[in-house]
Order: sequence, then structure tokens, then C-alpha cells
Amino acid sequence: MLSPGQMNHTVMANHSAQSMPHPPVQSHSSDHCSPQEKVNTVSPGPPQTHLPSAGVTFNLMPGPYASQEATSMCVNTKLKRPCNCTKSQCLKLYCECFANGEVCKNCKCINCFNNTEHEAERCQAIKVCLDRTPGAFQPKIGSRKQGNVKGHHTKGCNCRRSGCLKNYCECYEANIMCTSTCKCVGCRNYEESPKKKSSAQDVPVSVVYYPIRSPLTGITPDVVEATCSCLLAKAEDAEKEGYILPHAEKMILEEFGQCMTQIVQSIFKSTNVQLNCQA
DNA sequence: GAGTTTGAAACT
DNA sequence: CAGTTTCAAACTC
Ligand SMILES: [Zn+2]
Ligand SMILES: [Zn+2]
Ligand SMILES: [Zn+2]
Ligand SMILES: [Zn+2]
Ligand SMILES: [Zn+2]
Ligand SMILES: [Zn+2]
Repeated sequence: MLSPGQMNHTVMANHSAQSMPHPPVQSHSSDHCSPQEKVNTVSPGPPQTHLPSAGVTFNLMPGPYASQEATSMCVNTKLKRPCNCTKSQCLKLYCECFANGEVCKNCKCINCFNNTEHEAERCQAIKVCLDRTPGAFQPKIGSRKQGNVKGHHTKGCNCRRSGCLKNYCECYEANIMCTSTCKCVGCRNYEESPKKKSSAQDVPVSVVYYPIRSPLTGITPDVVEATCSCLLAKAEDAEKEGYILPHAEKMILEEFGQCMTQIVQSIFKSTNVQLNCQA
């Protein structure tokens, strides 16, 4: 799992809605459709992140690191895999093209409506999906491209029979480890180097014998990121104020203590365990 | 290529 | 929300 050292250099606020496959954004007239989530115009206050299941608010410090984002990403270099849909008209999230907010091209789909010739239907379908799940069309793999926090599946997988070691598993397919966000059973995708391309020391995925599920169920990747953000913000505060190192260390440690307290409380809260009460 | 397995998405 | 069905891809032979 995540060793404390991995938290050190990390950080970034969770600016989720940032880059979409198709730039043409349009929020006013809803008839120009793009798989864009309706942006809740956030008040221009300081960015914050809420810890799940606890009303905790972390102050995040965007800082100069925000601009480092998206340096290596080329614009449209990724080649889209053609789909083979037959019954969804490529207008449901079953279709990979549609789910990626893209139009079918060079696909082998049948009765495809996911093209400019069926703009109306496509637009309506996007609306339906967005209405059902506002987070649809958001990238499933959330990863701040900096620091040591690995990417993670924002919803987690629910695998039962693959051990999360086959491409059926979205985590494994994305070459990322399963996290406490996942609800998989018999997961083996929590060790280092999932899906290492070459040296596949394939341990047979038996149904009978599985190692222990990863613990730390309350410490989701989002929580880790939020915590790291807090610590870095504190560090930068100290640096800006010109404190001597021991003082800065003390500040950071105290911040960490507060983070931990909040995390523990949130876990207790979600487990219906009181602080003063024996489990 | 046909047939099976799998888990997300859709549906009830 | 949970249980079920549908779906397209991953996988097997
Ligand atoms: Zn399709
Ligand atoms: Zn397609
Ligand atoms: Zn299509
Ligand atoms: Zn999985
Ligand atoms: Zn997973
Ligand atoms: Zn897993």
C-alpha cells in the first residue's frame, strides 16, 4: 500500500473538470451538445477538498505547481480503438467511443448513431447519460501527474472472478493498482507493477486461495491526495514565512496530526463507532 | 472464427 | 439501494 514516504512530494488540488477530449465547450444553450459535465460555477474562493464521509475541509494550495500540469500530454495523439457495437447504436456507455466522448470513426459498429449524421440522437443520449450520472464522461482514471501518488480508478472496480489480474478489470487494464476504493473480491492487483508487460510471472488465478484484501478501507486515494496537499501547503507556508527548518517541520507534523485526526474520525463515523465507546 | 467469461452499464 | 438483465470486450479453444 502507500508507504508514508510516498506522500512526500505529492500534491495537487482535485481540479476534476479540466480537460475534455473535445475542447468546444458550451454551457449556455444546452442544444450544442458535448459530453461536458455541467460546470457548477464555483465561487472564486480558495480551492478546497472535502474528505469523504466527514465534513472536513482541507485548504488546498494550488501554488506554482498548477502550471506544471499537462506538460507531456500531446493533444490528440492517442489513437482510438474501433468499437464493434451492435445493439447500443453506440449511444450508451457500453460503447467505448461514446464513453470517451468521441465520435465513432473507423469502427465496425452496426447501426451506429454516434456520428455527426445523427447529431440530435447523440446529443439526447449524452444528456440522458449525464442526467443519470453527472460524472459520466469524466475520466475514470484520476491521477495527478505529479508526485508519487499513483493514478487510481476514481470509482474502483467490482471484480469477483478475475482477481483483478485480467483485462476484465478496469484497474488492471489501466495498469494501476487496486485501491481501497475498489470493492473487488479476491484482488491480487495490489502489489507493485500490475500488468508488467514482459516478465509475466503468472501466478495462476485460482478461485480457492486468495491473499488478504488490502486494509485501510477508509484511506482512499482522494484522502491521501488531500492530505498531501495540506502538508505541502503547510510546507510552502513555512517557506514563505522564512521559518527555520525545525519550526517548519513542527508545523507540518502538526498539520499531519490534524489530518490524521480527521481521517480517523471520518472512519469512525462511517463505521458507527464512537470515539469514547468501545467497539 | 465460434463460444465462453467477465464486469460495467442499464434496467427494474 | 439491490437484484437482474444487457452489452461489448476479454479471453479461450
Ligand atoms: Zn460503439
Ligand atoms: Zn466506435
Ligand atoms: Zn459506432
Ligand atoms: Zn478489479
Ligand atoms: Zn480495482
Ligand atoms: Zn482489485
